[in-house]
Amino acid sequence: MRDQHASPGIDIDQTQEPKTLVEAAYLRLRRDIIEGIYAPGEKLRVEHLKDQYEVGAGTLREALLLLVTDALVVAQGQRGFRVAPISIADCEDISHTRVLLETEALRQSIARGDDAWEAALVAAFHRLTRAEQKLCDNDDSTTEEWEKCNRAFHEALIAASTSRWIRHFQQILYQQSERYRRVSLFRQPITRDIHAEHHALFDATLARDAARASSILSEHILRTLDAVKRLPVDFFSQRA
Amino acid sequence: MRDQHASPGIDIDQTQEPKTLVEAAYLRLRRDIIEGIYAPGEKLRVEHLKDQYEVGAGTLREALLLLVTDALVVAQGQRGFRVAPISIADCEDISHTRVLLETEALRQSIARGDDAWEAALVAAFHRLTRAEQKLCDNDDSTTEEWEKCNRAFHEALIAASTSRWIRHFQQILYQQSERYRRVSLFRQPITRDIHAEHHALFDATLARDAARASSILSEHILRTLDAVKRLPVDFFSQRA
DNA sequence: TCAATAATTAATCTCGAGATTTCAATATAG
DNA sequence: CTATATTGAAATCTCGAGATTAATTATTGA
Repeated sequence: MRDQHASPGIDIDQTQEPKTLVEAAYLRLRRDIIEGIYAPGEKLRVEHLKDQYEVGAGTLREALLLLVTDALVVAQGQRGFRVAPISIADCEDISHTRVLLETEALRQSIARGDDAWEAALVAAFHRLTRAEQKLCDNDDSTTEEWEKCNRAFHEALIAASTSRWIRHFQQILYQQSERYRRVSLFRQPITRDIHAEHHALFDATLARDAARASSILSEHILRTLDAVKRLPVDFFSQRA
Repeated sequence: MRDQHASPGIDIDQTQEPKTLVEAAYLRLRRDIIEGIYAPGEKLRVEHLKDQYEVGAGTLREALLLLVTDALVVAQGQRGFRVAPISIADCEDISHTRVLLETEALRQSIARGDDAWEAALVAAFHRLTRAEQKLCDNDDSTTEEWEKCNRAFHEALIAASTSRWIRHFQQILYQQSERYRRVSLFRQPITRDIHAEHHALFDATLARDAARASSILSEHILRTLDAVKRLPVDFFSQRA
């Protein structure tokens, strides 16, 4: 159901098809939660969802349990499941912790990254550039494509890090921040020049300038936080 | 089944009794894995374990899924569950990541901790001191008691941290390091003066000396890593 | 003797139904 | 009118059996 490799390597193998109904339901549910189809704090009733996703009750429960690992769902004994709530305080926490982890991982990558890492990073940046060019033209359809490229780029940056655990935690936090990024982009499309930030980050990393790269990455992450802070406060009212 | 509070607050409420069979099986299984009753890498067969723990197969599967969240169990689709493997490289990773997270959290605690935090810390240190005094006399029976006090002390240190996420990740890593600490303590009981380290850490923290406290905490964590490194290499051979 | 294939065994994955608990609406007393 | 208690419905938790898949052993051919 999940990749066995290494203690913190509890990531689903995204490339190949889901091998089990639990995994399939997990992937669909995760996408729907991140996309906001189920509101933060909303109750997730197994009886209704099992029909929605066309699986048995036990299967759906297991998918929900898998989402607890990602902290996208919270479970209480005898009181079922809920979508994990969101708040400005949580977004601040996520952003600052991401800065701590990703800058450290980036320093490790820059120190120990080999040619293969550089090549993969160049490829990821190229794909991201293309996606961001398309993003200027169309609006909706390519957003999901850009999200994948953005994620791949950030992962490629720290791929040469020596710490599996940091990368594991980074993936969880990145996924969390994706929820906030969506509501932020929806309300105030894009004001800043994200591609310029990515380009500067890419250049500094390839130049092996750890200090500058870390600094740019920090500001890059915190700028997204600022965008969320500018949202109206009632945006974070949770649904029962 | 789990405490609902906050996104990363996916920790079981340890204080009160388990409210569900899944939670009870989870707690028992977790203890048995950390204590090494099931060897790292060992296959966990649901059919056998359901009799051992006297629950249904589905219930035990859910408990296993919960342990995936703690990275104590790894799951592969259609190929069942295994105890997460251990290795020297993994222990190094855990230790260094703990240093990164716990020193940051400790700095936050020292900066923002109030009187209540200080009081709780003093209490935790007192209990730890008592447990370590008992540890000098007896050997086996009080080890588990000491583990609880040690954990409580480390959590009390960072309890005033502003970051729920760091505390969440710290709990996972601490639990992981507990597995290594057990095998380490079993082979070479205690050579260094752990209590002196705890005392110095406690004093520096109460003195609000963030730099010194972080430094002591770093060395404290890395010393445990050194003990694991001194173990014979064949200790990490995994069982099929 | 070794490799490849086929049959057997075992374990996992999946589903539906029953027991227990929680939640909500209604009724009743102060 | 408010607060408490009661009743009913909904949802969760749990279990056992059947279907699907992986691992093991045995067999056959080179």
